[in-house]
Amino acid sequence: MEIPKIYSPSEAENKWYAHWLNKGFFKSTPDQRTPYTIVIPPPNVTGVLHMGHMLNNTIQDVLIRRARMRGFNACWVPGTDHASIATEAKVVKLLADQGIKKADLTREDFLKHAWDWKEKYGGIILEQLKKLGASCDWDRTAFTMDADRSEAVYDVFVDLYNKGHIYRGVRMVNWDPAGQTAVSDEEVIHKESTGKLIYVKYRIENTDEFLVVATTRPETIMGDTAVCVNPNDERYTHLKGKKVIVPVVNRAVPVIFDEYVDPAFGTGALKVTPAHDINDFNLGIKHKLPVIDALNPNGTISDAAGAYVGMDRFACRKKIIADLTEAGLVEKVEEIKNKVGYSERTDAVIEPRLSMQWFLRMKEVSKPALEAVTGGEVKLIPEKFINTYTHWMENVHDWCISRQLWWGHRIPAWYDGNGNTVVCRTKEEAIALLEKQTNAPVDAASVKQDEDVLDTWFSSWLWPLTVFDPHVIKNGWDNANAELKYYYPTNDLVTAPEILFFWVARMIIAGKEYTGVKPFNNVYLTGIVRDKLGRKMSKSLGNSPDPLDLIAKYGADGVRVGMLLSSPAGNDLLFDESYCEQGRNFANKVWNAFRLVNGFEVGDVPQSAAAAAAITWFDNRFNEQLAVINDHYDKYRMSDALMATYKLVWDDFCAWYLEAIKPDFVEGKALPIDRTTLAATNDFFSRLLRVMHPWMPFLTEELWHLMESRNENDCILVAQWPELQPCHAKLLAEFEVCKELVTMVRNVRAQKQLSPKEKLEVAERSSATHATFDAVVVKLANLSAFNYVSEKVEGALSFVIGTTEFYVPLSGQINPEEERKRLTKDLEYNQGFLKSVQAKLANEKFVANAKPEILSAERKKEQDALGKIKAIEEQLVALK
RNA sequence: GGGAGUUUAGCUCAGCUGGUUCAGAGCAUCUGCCUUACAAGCAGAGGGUCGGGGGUUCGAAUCCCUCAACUCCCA
Repeated sequence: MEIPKIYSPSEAENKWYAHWLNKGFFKSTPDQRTPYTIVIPPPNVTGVLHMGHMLNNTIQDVLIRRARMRGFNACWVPGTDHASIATEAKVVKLLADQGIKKADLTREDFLKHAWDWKEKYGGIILEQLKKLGASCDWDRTAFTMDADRSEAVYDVFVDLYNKGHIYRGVRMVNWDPAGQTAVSDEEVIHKESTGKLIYVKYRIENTDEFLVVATTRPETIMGDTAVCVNPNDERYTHLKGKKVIVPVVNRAVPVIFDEYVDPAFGTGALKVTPAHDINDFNLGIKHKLPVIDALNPNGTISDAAGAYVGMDRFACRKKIIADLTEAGLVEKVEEIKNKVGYSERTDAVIEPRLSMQWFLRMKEVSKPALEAVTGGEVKLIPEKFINTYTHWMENVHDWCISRQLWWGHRIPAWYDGNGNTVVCRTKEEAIALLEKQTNAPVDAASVKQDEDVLDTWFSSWLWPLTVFDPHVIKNGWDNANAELKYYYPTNDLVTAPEILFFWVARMIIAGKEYTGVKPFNNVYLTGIVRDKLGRKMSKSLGNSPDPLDLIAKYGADGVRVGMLLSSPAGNDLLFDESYCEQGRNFANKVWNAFRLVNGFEVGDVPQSAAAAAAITWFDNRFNEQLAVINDHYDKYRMSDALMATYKLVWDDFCAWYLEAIKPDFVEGKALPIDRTTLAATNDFFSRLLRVMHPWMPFLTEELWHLMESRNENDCILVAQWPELQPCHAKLLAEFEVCKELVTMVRNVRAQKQLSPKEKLEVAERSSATHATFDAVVVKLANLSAFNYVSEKVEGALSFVIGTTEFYVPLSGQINPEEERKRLTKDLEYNQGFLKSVQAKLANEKFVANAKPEILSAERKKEQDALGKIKAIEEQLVALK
């Protein structure tokens, strides 16, 4: 069978993924094995695969595949998130394109459209994940808004309400005028921007004097109910008890005094608009000011404002500046830099707004979650996030959980129209409860459910629980089903640090609240994928490659390797396509190594000494490196584990081992290989494929089956991770010398421009007669002879490894001047080194304070350096 | 304004409790090779004094102080 020189991945990818699915290899059910569980961070149901998902899910797949090979019952649960705002926005837009306005639809009709949309377009991302090889148990695919998951959400709301953790109240919220909903603090992105600071003149009542107030938001002037100055600000002490006239609306408002005001900012006088700023709101409460809401929910000026009614807030800002200027009420305008909040979902400028919302009191419920992390029960990787986490949890604010949307879990609260509220699952229960509460019959028609839905995170925080047991809230941990008892707590959670609070912290809270058990042992926080210039990848910048294009170009394995070559936990990944190229090249290297091994012709020939030695070495080397790789995995050093694997395969196996055992060519034909060496090589190759499999699932599966014909159930994906055997350090060190010697000889060839085909002779000046790897040296350095001599060899190139001298006789090839230079340089380096070591040893304090092993190491260094210097000096003498 | 973090070869990063020639890796670069597994390759080489300054110590990339630049979080 002719095997092409270049590996083409796409065919293998389709073939093996289908085969794995077909065989049910990704499926997991509880059994007697130890489970290893990961729940996917559910991507938005509207989402399409981007580089962040790519990184995140590759890491999860590597972890889950390795766990599977190590004999754990590996279970990776996939699913999607209903993403209230994002999905609703998408559906609204789609309907608008068809000429349908959301306002013209009933809630039921709208939801029907939304579900249609979800069925048709939702979850594309899960199909895309399959392209990268994700070995999720697809039968477990869950959705945060499917029936089971929804039940749990309602159970939690009712339960937390009954426990007194949930309340409803008027609060200043972050209002998204585009989405027309409240959003949580965490969903507000603050961006630096340049704004105008307008100095507006407020006339002091019954005088011709003015008080100048600086504001960046003149459109809220109509909502002003006071002007505030610092009581220690001497400029304004005369205003005690006075009133000023609010421009535009000509309303008289009091001048109040509060130390909150920074005298250094603007004019030291602050306009107080309790409805439109959180600080003003607090001032308003303190000074009992009235509240005038000058804005409508959609960001236009309200009737209450009494001017500019119906105008958009930003248009109004322009107009009001123009009008005030015309009226001579603007003293000056300054450019200033300030931070403006934007909605994460709609990118609209957030408006602080007073509204009636539902809140979850965080202080008490978050305590166990804080302790879980500070106490090390839940590990954050890297650890630096513990500080961030602690800081947030210690300053946690109540969570605004209501959203003014239709797509989501409708809040299970009911109102009777007379100011009575009950929280329960059904209308029937609500009526019963209301009757009990009011001690009077209740008219069913007047009982209305809350119109709002819950924040999306209010369902995803239950994810690790509800994907296994949707009824655990109702039934309690003691009565949890077998699945949850088996898989929970999950092992590793892989996610972005951006949602440490949105999601991770809240999952720990929910887990602790409802099971008393943490939801996961370890949280691996990935970095953000940025472009080469360090910019965040975004649609608007157009700097994000389509992962599927990359997979088509470099193969899924190539992209997986590329993504993980340089992505330490918690650090951002500056992505460049060249990494994928490196990944692809690696896949091709392995492919070709297979071609070589596969092409060996077997014969009844004796094993060469070089092959026998190389086998001994590589067996040890493999185990040495396997220990290193395992250790990297244990510490979640993914790129290090990958790099160690990469070097073991490319450098050790391909560059040294295979070259050492490769049969010689005689008269243009390869000699046959002996059975022992071939068997050993195949064993090594099989072990290496298994170690590579988590990174390169497709290539390794393809080669696994090309190596030998196997039963269709004998797949590498379910093969066993190689068992760690001890290795002999001394033998490995000896081989390092062998490598150095070979490199030196190759170096001689490069310098003297000798063909690699020309055989050379090497002599070692030592009392030994043989070393383990002599045959390997002869083979790899292409020597005609490797001799041991007791005297120095005249007319030969020489070099020193350790303290041993080596000679390469090269008649007529030696330039004494060049040699002298080279040796002198080497000598100087070693003399300098010796000097520093001797200085150290001459230092009494060093000898007195250093640990004994350090001291003896220094003494050995001294001896080695002396020996080496002696050898070089002799060589210099010989040159004369 | 408060808090956290980063700064090591051209690039991306390792370097654990200070001490094996500890200054490393991969990529890139340079030189020579189409050598019958692989030019998506092979062989060889060069390159940094560890952001600046100060300190502790027999000894600091590693600990402390300070300055600078950048990043993130919170207000």
